[in-house]
Amino acid sequence: MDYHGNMVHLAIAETLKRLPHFRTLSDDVIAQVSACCRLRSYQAAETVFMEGQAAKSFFVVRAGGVRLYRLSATGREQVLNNLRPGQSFAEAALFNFGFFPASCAATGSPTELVEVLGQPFMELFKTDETIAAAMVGSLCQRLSVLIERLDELSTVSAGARLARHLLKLPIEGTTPPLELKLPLAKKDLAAHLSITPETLSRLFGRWRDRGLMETAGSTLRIFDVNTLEAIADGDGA
Amino acid sequence: MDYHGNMVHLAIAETLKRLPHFRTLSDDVIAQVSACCRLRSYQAAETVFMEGQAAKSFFVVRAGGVRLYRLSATGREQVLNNLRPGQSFAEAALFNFGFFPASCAATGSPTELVEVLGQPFMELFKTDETIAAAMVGSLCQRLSVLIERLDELSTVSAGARLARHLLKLPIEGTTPPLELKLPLAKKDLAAHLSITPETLSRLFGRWRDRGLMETAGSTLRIFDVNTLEAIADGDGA
DNA sequence: CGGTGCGTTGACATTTCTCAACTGTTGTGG
DNA sequence: CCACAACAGTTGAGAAATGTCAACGCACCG
Repeated sequence: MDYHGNMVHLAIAETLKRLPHFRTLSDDVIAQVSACCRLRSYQAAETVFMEGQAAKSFFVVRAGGVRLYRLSATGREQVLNNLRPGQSFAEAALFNFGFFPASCAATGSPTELVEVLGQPFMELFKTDETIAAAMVGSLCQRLSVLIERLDELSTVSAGARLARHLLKLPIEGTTPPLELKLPLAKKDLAAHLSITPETLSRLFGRWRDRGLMETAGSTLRIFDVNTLEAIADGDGA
Repeated sequence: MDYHGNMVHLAIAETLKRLPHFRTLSDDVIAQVSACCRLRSYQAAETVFMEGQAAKSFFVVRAGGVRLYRLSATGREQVLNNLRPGQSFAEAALFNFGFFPASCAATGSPTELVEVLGQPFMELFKTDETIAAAMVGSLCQRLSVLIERLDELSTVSAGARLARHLLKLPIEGTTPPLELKLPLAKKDLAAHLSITPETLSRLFGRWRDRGLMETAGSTLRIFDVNTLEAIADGDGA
């Protein structure tokens, strides 16, 4: 393998190692997987694949982003998912369907994808059982997270969802002015919780007025954890 | 293997073959997997496992049902999921965590579970690559279904969700009195769509008044598919 | 300095839920 | 076979939660 190819595959390995599916694999195996991959570049709005095409690969977003969508009978575009760096997609197409069940276009420019070629990868998959175990493990985990979020979303109020989220965050300090830093911009946090930024802001405002906490930019100081936990359990609003 | 054991393993194979994870496997492989399993019976409310226990197996519901739940710090029980026959659970515990991240209790009586023993199963998993491929495929598929539902839930109105659901159902007839049968009781359909039975009833009522459809028990006759599609696309309410 | 985008706040609209009453059906025990 | 309980489904009235639209301050960046 020439010098250039080596660099490319190192870059690919770098991306793969960050992927939940492969995070637990040894460097050696990662290198083998990298050898099954190609690096591809797209401009914004460029098509990666179309619904119905034969699926011979799956993909990992390295930079930029992609949109998965389907065209309805009436020509309307229904967006299924927007993917960002570090996420993989179309595994199901490769392992299950044999064709892409949706279309895919780049959203950012430049968008760089790692294309994991199905044929050599499946060889490796059959040979090295650690890959299969790692993928099954990571898929199961994502699945349980999603299931939890799904019924949380339909069962639990916005306030309780926010409270639960906060209580999962890493906390600094042990005595009542507990301090924590939001890892996301508030608008992204809102999106994650499936609420509007306005509602998020109002929840914080309400809790601030009640003396429950204090907000300073992206750091919160929590005075009353017990009440917050009660809210997380759906008791108060 | 004695006659009785044989019967049991046939029954187990029966259950496994219906499982999405294993649906695509050959009878031969299914039989091998069955050999890794035991059949277990529980009474309603009986505990299957507790949060934190070492996970040496995963399970498939054969009859009855189970509830997965977690106990919050305050002792409140938070239900994560209710599982019915044909569903598997705790794969993640086995493949990922090594312990159960939630507790599990039977809800029906009698509840029969197939326990897939981790140790022999993992052996098989490493030996026979078709198992790994089948599991990855089925997990990916469930994942994409869930992702779709998740953002549908936060993006799309109750009416649109119902319309989408109806349009996915098998339809009888091709010319405008399109007829379809609801496979679930209306209250279960409502739960599936994360709405209340009342809202469901009102949606049907509204559409009936608009001349869009006709309801007779669990069969619907749809007169205007175009409008229904428009509603599914979020255009009208 | 002006622009752009996040966060906040207010007023208002809307969707959906909750509670309650009523109907119709089904299944059961007398 | 009937009466009655139990439950799914429907309908109405009102309340609550959340979204929408609009305005504004404020920080950051060219």
